[in-house]
Amino acid sequence: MTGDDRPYRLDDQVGYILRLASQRHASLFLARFGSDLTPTQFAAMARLGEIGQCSQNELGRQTAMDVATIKGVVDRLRAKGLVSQMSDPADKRRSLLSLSPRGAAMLADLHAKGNTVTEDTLDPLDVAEREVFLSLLRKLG
Amino acid sequence: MTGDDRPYRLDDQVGYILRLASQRHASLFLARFGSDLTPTQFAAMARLGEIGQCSQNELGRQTAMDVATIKGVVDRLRAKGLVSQMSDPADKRRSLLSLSPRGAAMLADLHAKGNTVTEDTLDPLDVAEREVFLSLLRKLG
DNA sequence: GCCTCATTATTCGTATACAAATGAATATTG
DNA sequence: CAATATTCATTTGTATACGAATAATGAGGC
Repeated sequence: MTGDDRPYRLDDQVGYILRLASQRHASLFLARFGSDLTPTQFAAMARLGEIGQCSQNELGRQTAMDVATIKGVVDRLRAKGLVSQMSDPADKRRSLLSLSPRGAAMLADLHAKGNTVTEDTLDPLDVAEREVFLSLLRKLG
Repeated sequence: MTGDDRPYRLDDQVGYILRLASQRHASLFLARFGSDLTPTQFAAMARLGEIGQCSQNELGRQTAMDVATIKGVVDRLRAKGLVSQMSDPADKRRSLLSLSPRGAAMLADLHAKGNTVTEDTLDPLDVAEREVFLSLLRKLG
């Protein structure tokens, strides 16, 4: 009797449902932000606004991005003129990143849109459920 | 008084926390499956085991993958000899996919490992919390 | 100072992920 | 049945995402 009679269902796997929720969020994000900024680029800018000037790898750590991933993200943000780079005089390895004036000027609008996307995403839940969900989700982060 | 005094926090955005949880899940998945199979490849195989023979686009829809994404996934599963393809005699556009004998033989083991990854991922939650979390997460999928 | 180790940024390779466009085949509709 | 619309699979381009490797630089121990 080593068999398991319960049918296996992909729909019950947390990884799969997480992917579905992430996809829906990405779709809602795109609807609000258009192709101006991706969720990842948004995260990098928001964090840079929070912590101020820092190195590229540090920004990657603060946004849970691999060194290879954050490089591409920063490259694209610099190409858009939203992030500025200067070399660190105290450490020749580092380049110090900061929001450009244009990037900083966009922050308030980004915050408003970001909050709207979070509300859109949580819309299927009532207020009490949102609290519970975010609390539990945070434990899995 | 149009300003918002509350500080904006990336850590409170559901999209960001979803990404963190997905990252942790991917890491746990990798620990169990090694580089044999990715979560996406696993999902495609599990679903193909559930619904049986179907077209490539149909498998994509059943696993929430874009036509371009499912193509790459199926290509790699075929290269590993886990999925077989034949042309549909009734519709020249379609190619019918099915698990290969080797792929089908792996299913039981995949199910066991898949369940373990789900348990690993939900480990920070107690049994009652898991029920609640999955129920709420499903509403966002 | 010198050796070792850690950190920074970059690069390469692989794998999702999706929008958009294409050609072939099928379905629908007037 | 002929014009239109839809579906299937493929391809291209862009953007994460991460493991692994590398060169340059910095830090610590002796």
